[in-house]
Amino acid sequence: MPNTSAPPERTDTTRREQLLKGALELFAERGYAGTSVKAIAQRAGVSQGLLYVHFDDKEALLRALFERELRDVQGTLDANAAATGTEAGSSTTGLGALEALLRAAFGVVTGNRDLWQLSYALRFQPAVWGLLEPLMSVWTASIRGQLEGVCIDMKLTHPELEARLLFATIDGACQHAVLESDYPVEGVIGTLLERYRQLGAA
Amino acid sequence: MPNTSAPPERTDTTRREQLLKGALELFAERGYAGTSVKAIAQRAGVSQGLLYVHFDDKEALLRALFERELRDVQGTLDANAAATGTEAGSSTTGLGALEALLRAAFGVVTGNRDLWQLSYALRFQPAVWGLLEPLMSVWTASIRGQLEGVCIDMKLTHPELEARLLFATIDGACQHAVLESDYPVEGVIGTLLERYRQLGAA
Amino acid sequence: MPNTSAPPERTDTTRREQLLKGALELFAERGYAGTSVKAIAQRAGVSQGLLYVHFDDKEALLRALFERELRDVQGTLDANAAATGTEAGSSTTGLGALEALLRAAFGVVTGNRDLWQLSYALRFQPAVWGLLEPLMSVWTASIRGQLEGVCIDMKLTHPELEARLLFATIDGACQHAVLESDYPVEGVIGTLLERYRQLGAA
Amino acid sequence: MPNTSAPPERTDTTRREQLLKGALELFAERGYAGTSVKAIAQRAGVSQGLLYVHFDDKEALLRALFERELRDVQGTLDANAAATGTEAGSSTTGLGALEALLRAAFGVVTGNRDLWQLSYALRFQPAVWGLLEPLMSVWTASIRGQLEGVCIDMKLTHPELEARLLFATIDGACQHAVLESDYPVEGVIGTLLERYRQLGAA
DNA sequence: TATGAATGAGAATTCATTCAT
DNA sequence: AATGAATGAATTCTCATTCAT
Repeated sequence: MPNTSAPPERTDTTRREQLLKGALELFAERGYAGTSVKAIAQRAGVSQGLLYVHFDDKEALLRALFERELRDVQGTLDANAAATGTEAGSSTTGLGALEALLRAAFGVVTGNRDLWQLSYALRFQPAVWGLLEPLMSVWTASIRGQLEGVCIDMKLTHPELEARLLFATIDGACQHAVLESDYPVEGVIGTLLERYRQLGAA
Repeated sequence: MPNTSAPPERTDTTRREQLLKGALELFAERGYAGTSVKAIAQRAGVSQGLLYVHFDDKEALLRALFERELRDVQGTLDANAAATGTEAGSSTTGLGALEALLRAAFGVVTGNRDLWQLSYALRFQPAVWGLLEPLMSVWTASIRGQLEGVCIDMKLTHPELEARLLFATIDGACQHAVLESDYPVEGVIGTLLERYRQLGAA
Repeated sequence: MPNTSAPPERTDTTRREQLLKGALELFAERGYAGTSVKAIAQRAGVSQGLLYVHFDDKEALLRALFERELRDVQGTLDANAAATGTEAGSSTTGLGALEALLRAAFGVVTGNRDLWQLSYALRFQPAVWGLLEPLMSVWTASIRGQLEGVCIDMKLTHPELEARLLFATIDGACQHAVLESDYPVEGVIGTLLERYRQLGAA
Repeated sequence: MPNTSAPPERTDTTRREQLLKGALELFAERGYAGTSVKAIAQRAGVSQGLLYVHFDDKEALLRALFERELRDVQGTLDANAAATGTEAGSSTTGLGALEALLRAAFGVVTGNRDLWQLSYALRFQPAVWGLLEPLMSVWTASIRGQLEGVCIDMKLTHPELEARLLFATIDGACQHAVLESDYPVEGVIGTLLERYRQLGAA
């Protein structure tokens, strides 16, 4: 008679995941400092003690959240960079690269709203941001770099200022997309691209 | 046996103001939840108890901060709205209105960096934002309204989307200006206006 | 032209009285320790500081409350004692004295419900009762004394136990009269007297 | 860095019990509001934080005290009611039931002096009594009910008033027994019963 | 007399963390 | 891996009291 009962169902990773999930929800809702370890454990449905089995402390939990996300994101970005070829000898036009970048950014951000909401909040708190900045600067720098490439590619007069302007737009729009769940992402992308297409045409 | 040690030593700025000042600095630095009432009192150089003589609680202190700022800001915005005449029959071109709005926004935001930094952080924390949202929505709505006016004025095809795009740009750029103390505000304004000027010309 | 305006209206005593009144209400409601000086001042509609002009401290306020009441009560009791003549050579029968005593007790207690409510609560708190006990023991002793007189007068077998029993009844009934605003005082008095009248008759 | 000093040292009585015990002693001594959570923890020899592991807050501690007592008491009362049969067809005379009730009441009250002392104090503080009243009214109502039964059984003219009178006597005497440690309980019971025995005889 | 700003101590409660089991 | 009891420090807020005006 074979074993018909379900496998022991390893909760190993599950527990850790539950904790990360609960923590993220709460951090997004109340901020990092505003969230107690007790609340996280409760939301995850486990004991407080268990949290310290899986993470060194509250900060480690926060870092883990971002590390996990950035591992995923880096893949996306690399793929994007490769596909659109922002490096020299790219076959895509600047506009195409811009479009790809926009879609990547919105995709990343709306793909994990809570985390990016948290990130946007933390960005303005120097005391905590120090922890995360090293991780995040990679992603930020990558975007900035790609944007400058696009601007140069489009032969704009002040590529540095143009890149800043584009970055502000993307940053702002991504935030609005996080805050407003039915933000017209496509419409905004279209309008922005149209603006720069006219520019090339003129 | 209280009050036996401290000499009177009348400071010209009122205690209330000292508390508001200290609170703002700390909130900006460590966030609202991350700042203790004790720290605020210490920074202001007064006893913890005094805080509760002047404010009902920590939340009231936070609200007072924003009420004070918005009282000032509302004046600026009204003046701007009136001057540029976003209403029908305005004598200023859409572009002029846009320029005025940009300058007003950057002016307000860089005029009280700490507060706006705090506001940007709090915006992403629903739990706390609920306290401030009623106050802030006035200011946000005013800007959005003016932007739509500008877009209509410029006869853009999708004024609603265009306004969103502009709002994202301004929002993002203001944040960058708060974070980066030597942000090239003028350069960015110039570049943005140039972009829309070409548009009219085309 | 004579002075037609109202006289300056000395608030001297009034303020003190307001404070005593407010304090009594609150003490009765929340207990002595559970009532803050701030709450008393607020209820009286004056500043906290003023309280310390009229009273040394919170304890003094409590004492003043009882001193005032006991001054009035002592008069009542003395009058009663004199009238019914519980001293040797009294012309009133024991039963008459008992009736007078009952009426006096209920009268005193229902005449200042809040204070007696407070007193009943404090009686069971050794820590605070120490303050009041000296004042109150006079009144208690007087009643006990009169009761023993009555019992001796009625030639009961164990006057000491009988007096205790009567005291328990009166004490309990007075408390119930304080707690229950429409307590049938007259009915209870009547029933009690009837009980002892039958005793004499038997 | 918590928990580095205290050795395990398993006490046979649970920590929860220690806390209840300490709290009761202090509440009786200084009143509910007059007792600090710190003092309770100290008396129980545990940290302040532990109190909140076992009880939601100070109020919950107070309630737990009375719940525990009333669970015990209810048994006693039920047994008494059953034994003396205050229901129709009882074999015990009204006087026997009264005696049983008296002994039960004194027994309960002197069996947990501190708690009943506290209860007597709290009864006169509406603000706190609200918490306990729901629990206590059961016990009070039961006694009142039994007393009315007794009075009806004895065919007294005004059973309602007679029951009130008896209740006042018992209530008062129980209080005196709590306050005065060598109160002549037996003597008072005897005297009271004698009073009502004569009544039946007359 | 009357106020209100001011204070230091103390109130209740929560916190992040540890550890024996 | 998982719990829950336990802690000491910290948190927000209240307290009774003082004092210059």
